[in-house]
Amino acid sequence: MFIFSLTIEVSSLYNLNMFKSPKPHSPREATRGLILSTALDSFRERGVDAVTMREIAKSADIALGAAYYYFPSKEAIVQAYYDQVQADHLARVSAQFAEAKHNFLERLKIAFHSKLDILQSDRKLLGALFRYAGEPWHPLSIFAPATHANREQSVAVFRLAIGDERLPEDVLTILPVALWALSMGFLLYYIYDDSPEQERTRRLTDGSLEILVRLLSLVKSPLLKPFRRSLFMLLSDAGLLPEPTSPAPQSPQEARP
Amino acid sequence: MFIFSLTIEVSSLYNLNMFKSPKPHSPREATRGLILSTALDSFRERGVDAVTMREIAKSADIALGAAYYYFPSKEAIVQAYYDQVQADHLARVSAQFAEAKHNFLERLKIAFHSKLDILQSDRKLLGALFRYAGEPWHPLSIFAPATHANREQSVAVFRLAIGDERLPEDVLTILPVALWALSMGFLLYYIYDDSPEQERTRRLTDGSLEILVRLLSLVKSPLLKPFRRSLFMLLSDAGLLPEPTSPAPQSPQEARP
DNA sequence: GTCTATACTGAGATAGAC
DNA sequence: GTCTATCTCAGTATAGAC
Repeated sequence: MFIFSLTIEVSSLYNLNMFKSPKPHSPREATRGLILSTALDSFRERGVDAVTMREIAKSADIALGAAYYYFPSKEAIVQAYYDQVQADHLARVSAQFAEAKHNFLERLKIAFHSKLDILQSDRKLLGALFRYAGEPWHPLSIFAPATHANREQSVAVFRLAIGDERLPEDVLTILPVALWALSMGFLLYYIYDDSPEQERTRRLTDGSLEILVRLLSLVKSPLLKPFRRSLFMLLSDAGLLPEPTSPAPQSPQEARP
Repeated sequence: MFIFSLTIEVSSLYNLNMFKSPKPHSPREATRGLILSTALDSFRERGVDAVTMREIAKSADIALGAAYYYFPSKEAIVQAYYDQVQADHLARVSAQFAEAKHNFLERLKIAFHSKLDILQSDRKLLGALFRYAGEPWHPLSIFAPATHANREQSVAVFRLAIGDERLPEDVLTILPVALWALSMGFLLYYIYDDSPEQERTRRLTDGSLEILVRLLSLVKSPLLKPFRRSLFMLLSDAGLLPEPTSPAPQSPQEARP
């Protein structure tokens, strides 16, 4: 329905740089970056809603029109911030994976915790991310087709963490998206977490991943097998899985809004 | 953290009428009701965002200020609608349970489907509900303390569906809130579901509940027991469970924002 | 194509008169 | 409780500089 084509696309055009800015040092990107960074400073200090576009323009020493020239709306600035976060996330995780060998659980923890690290002092900014989650037609909805590329970038990190872990085909199909969804849930919890340094979210993350890995090791047990089968049938019918039979990019569901 | 006191409160003051309007026939309630119903008509027709407060006031033949006298914001109207939905939900479910005896799975299906029934033609209105989910300080956040009573009302329906089903204590503790969370997930799916009559959401609901009930019947199996234990420790540490040791209403966590 | 300056529109929300 | 007038701010428009 709205997520199912993730696997198909990443397998065909897996490109870690596809979200980086095309020309980071052109004057265009400089102005854009200036607007973005000054806006983020204000957002962090006073929250997204309390900051007006006019203030952002003033702080960046440009005219209001210039700000709108680069960002069609204030929310678009937040979205740009999140694109940046995702690029950073992928970079950090790749770097850590290249540095040393890790087992599955460690890789998952790295993937989840590094995202929390990046967002640690920006929890105020995360609220805006979820704002349009329930509005399929909105260009900034985290589930909408419009943000598909974005979501794909986010899921790619979890694919990296799974690596070539030996798991049944059906599990491998759903796991990356499931991990993405899980991380979204943790982010929500993170926003509300007022424990010191958000240690509660850290513990919740670790504990959940430990249970998950233990569960995955049992996935072939005869007790769980029938559940696995029904669950995958269910998710497949719901359109939450990529089509396993036709791995071509032009799957018919792709056309739907 | 933000949900844990649900069980405590409902057990002490279980009152199905606590969300109904105090005086349904006073002139005050009449005006309020008029604003609400004309606003909802417009919302259904054109979506929440496309309808202005001025239009609502005009349709209800009152001044803009009067509309704001009854509802502090446009979102508050949506919230009032949702309160209405929840009262209706509870009423429908109670009625069906009183009418005939049902087994556990049937009761769960009634609880979930009747909510979908109520919202069938109002899926456009649901988006606004999730809008502030990521903003703890917002009065309309579905997770925030400010909407605690609201959430409690919603969870009460699932408590009713569980009834006196024989289940382990720890499962009974978490299940109502877990079902509420699950239903929220289904609502999100529902919003995006463009299948005819949203039959996909119906099938997803049925299938999930069937799997859930099967899983719950296995919950004491030696294979799952250790998972259950770690999971409940984890959720308890995360503050997602009511305090099992001190069932008094003045639990210390209640004081947090 | 990048940016400034200024003005305008529409809508959410509020103040204060009655 | 209700109304009118007003405020603020996001976003658009326009005309032009370079």
